[in-house]
Amino acid sequence: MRKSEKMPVCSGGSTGEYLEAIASSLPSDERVIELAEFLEAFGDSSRIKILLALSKHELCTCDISAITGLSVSAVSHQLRVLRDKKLVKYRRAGRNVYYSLDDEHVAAILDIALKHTGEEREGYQVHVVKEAGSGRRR
Amino acid sequence: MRKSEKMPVCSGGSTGEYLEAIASSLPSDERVIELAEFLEAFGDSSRIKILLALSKHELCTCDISAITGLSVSAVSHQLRVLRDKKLVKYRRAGRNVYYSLDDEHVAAILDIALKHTGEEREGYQVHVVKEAGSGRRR
DNA sequence: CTCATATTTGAACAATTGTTCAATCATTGT
DNA sequence: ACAATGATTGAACAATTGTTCAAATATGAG
Repeated sequence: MRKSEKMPVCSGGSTGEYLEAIASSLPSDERVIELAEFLEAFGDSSRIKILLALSKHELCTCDISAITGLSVSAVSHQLRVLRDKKLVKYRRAGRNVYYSLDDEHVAAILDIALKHTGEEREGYQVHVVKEAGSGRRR
Repeated sequence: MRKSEKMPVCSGGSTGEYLEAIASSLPSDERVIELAEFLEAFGDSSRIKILLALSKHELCTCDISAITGLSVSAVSHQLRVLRDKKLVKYRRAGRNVYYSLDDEHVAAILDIALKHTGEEREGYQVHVVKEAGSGRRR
């Protein structure tokens, strides 16, 4: 099934108008891809470590390697990804290249993710399976 | 190079104490992995589309399929990822299963990402290669 | 220039990813 | 019970990922 004119819609779902409205409110495919590529860059332990370190202080490649315990080569490869996806910026100073977070958005996302994964630790949180609109989590 | 006791540190980098301080401020490996797995779930166009749609309204699997133009099976597979990584919650109502964003954090991250990729459109933004602290982007 | 240091790059590899298709499960209505 | 609808699952596949290793590049010092 691939983007046909009229999708078969389940009878139990929301009304067709509703769907139409939501569908047309979505950003363009290019925009969605751009979003996904930006956020994808956060999706790896090595890169998260690098970003968390950079959230504390500007650092050169080799310092990052020392801090994270990753090889210099691995760090450099990941920094290229982070540069390409616009998560970090850099400046050269002599032999060293210093990296820092691109802007406040990157730190903000790290913060939110830290918060999201931090709360609801332990406890057998089962993640809502309740009726109608009464659902109030936690 | 794999997590050895003392890392060789570049002479030009920050002082060793600084590095030590930053290194010990990083979350545990388990925590970092948890963070990465959560954020990784945002890193795909199909999942971004699903999340953006859910940010407007609670929706059942088949509605999401209609809105995004993805096959029901593809949507279901991705919803499982989003459920496992705690980005969405769900409730069953008769034959339908309705999904919604897990909490405000998920929408917040989408918003920030939208903002980050939205600004600095066009123009030949070269991403700062300036000296010292004088750098002011845009 | 040559040497040493810092960083980047490319090829190779195993591992993981997202989709499709077919089969299955779950729920409701008859 | 059966049929119909909505949703999930598993196997298969091409495509992409992150690491390592070796080689290359860039800068500064002698």
